[in-house]
Amino acid sequence: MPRPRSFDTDSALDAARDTFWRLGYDATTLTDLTDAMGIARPSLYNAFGDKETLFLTVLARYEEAYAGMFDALDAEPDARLAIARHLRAVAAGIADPSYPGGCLRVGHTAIASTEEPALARALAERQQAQEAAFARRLARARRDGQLAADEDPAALAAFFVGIVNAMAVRARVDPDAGVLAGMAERAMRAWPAP
Amino acid sequence: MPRPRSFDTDSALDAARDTFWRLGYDATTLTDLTDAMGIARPSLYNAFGDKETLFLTVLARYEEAYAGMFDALDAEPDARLAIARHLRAVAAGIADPSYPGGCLRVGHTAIASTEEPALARALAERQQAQEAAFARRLARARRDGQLAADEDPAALAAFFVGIVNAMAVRARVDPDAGVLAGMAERAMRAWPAP
DNA sequence: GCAATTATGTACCGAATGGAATAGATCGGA
DNA sequence: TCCGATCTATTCCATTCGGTACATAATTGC
Repeated sequence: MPRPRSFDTDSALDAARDTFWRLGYDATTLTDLTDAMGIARPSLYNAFGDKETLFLTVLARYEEAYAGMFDALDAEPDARLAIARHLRAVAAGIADPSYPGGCLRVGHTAIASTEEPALARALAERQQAQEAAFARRLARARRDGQLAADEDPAALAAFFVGIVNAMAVRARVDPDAGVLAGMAERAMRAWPAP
Repeated sequence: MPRPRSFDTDSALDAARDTFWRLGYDATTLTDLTDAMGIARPSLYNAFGDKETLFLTVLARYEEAYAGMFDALDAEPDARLAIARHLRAVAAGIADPSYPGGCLRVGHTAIASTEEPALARALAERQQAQEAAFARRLARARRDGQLAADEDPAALAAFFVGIVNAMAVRARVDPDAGVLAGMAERAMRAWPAP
């Protein structure tokens, strides 16, 4: 039997997440990470692989934490209400001062480069997955008669995910909960007239 | 009288802009820059200062290039039409395949860190300046009776600038002109009912 | 207690980084 | 023609980067 870990994996990943989130992937050094995680470099490498692999792990875990919000999107029968609640929840979450400003995913997506293909692909996939989840929900709403037949679920999905992204960018500069909530409410005015 | 420059300043700054835009500030090395600009390192340093100063110059020049769009915002008397045109122009511009994807400003703003205060401040100021320009235009629209008295120009401005930012994030992943145009049109549905 | 296995800490590696020192090149004016 | 001034190119520098050997520590099954 092996020697057990002297650190808590979840805590270490939380620390890595906040470091990447605060500084951005490229500006984050292994020293930044090991300092924040409280472990030595070989332990990091042994437990999480190289910097890129660690980031991908952190990103997957970050997104996983918000899976419940997408479950809620499907659980609420009224699509308009479901999306309004989703946007309000995102606005409140992004304004939470206990995290670095903005959004780990959106921040990196907005400047992701094809020179780092694994990162760019992972980030693009998550953007597309969010739009797909919204599009599915909106297609269902159309079948349920909550949306006119000539509405395009994919186009609406791009718009609403765009609002989420917009709140993330805005919050990086000024995490004002009131402004973010206003953006969410304003976006719901674009909901198609019944 | 000094020896004249052997390179064109504007072309060099264009090359620097595209390099920062494509790779992001932190991932861009001086070698990336000098290769793209076609000049040696001391020439870069002599003409543009260090990497941070060069980026600030590039950013200011980038934003200056879009000053005309804000003039047009003020020139059109109908605020709704002015903003709709602005968003359409942004959608078309961001989809232009002759530039790197997304937006130099938004991409960096979304992940800007306070560890690089000069950059973060410059980026934040430009975000705020854009919102202020929109807010001024919307306040004028309210005075002109084009907007209800209980509408908040600042909140509306955050929303519309948010749409611009959202298009920039979306385009970094997939610069689809049709989707971007759809986001712009959809956003205009949130214009307050008269 | 011993062996097998994994984690940790120190110390280090080559490569790449941003930046600068120095010397030579190129110009208009005196 | 030579001077002062600025630009350019080669070369180098100290630091930091991401990543790794290697020896040692800690655990459990036997």
